[in-house]
Amino acid sequence: MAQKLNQIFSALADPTRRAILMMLLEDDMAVTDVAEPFDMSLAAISKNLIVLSNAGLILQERRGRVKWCKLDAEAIHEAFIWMQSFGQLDPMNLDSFQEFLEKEKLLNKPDST
Amino acid sequence: MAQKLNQIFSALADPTRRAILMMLLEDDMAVTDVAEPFDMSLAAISKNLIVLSNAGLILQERRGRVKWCKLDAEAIHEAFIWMQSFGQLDPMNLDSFQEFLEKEKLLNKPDST
DNA sequence: CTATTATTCAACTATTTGGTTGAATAAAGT
DNA sequence: ACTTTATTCAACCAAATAGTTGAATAATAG
Repeated sequence: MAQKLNQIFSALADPTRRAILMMLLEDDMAVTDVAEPFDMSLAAISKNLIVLSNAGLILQERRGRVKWCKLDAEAIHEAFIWMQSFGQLDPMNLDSFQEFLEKEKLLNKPDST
Repeated sequence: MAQKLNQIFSALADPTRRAILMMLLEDDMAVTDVAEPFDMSLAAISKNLIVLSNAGLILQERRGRVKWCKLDAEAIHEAFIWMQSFGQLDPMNLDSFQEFLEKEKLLNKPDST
């Protein structure tokens, strides 16, 4: 668990990896497509994707010669959980965050199984 | 901003530092007291405290020869903000987290200036 | 003034991180 | 079969991290 948090937070500590997560919000992508906007070798991106995958932030599925990357926000959720247990959020402004959640729930309202 | 997030997340990526934050939830502490439960030199703890301080997670105030450490959850808040902008939280279960926030607000309800 | 306590500094070390390059593998396309 | 495309591997490198120790600084106590 502690180990998992180490992986999650250190995965999030890198701006390239955060940017990748943002890109994957838009759509699932192949490794090559993820790499395209970055001024960095493909191999470097490939490694960063593995870091994200080990942290549980993305899933990678190989189909043919293409490896598809998609978000898996499970780990983000775990980070939230930790932050909850930390601090009881006491010193923070809960209200603004809660307002955000309200809005999100309205916007995203899925078929809430 | 990106730089700040790097600092915050990498500060949180270390279990010693997360443990320190948990300790500081209980009470403000002097550096020596923070160090006490750890099997690690005072200098190492001192360094970790500086990392936390640079990330904006704690404040350190020198009074006499003692340096007091206290939480400053501002940076935690920033991390939350990032996580909001990330993903619209879509894939996560918002409800359980929101319930938590409700409870917290009731419990902590300060003199809300 | 001297000793003690609290904290940091400086120099050093081992490990990890985040990148590079060129070769290797693997699946398609022609 | 040959070529191209997608991805990773392996070896390497520079910089950052996280710890160590012993000395230095600074405030308080006697």
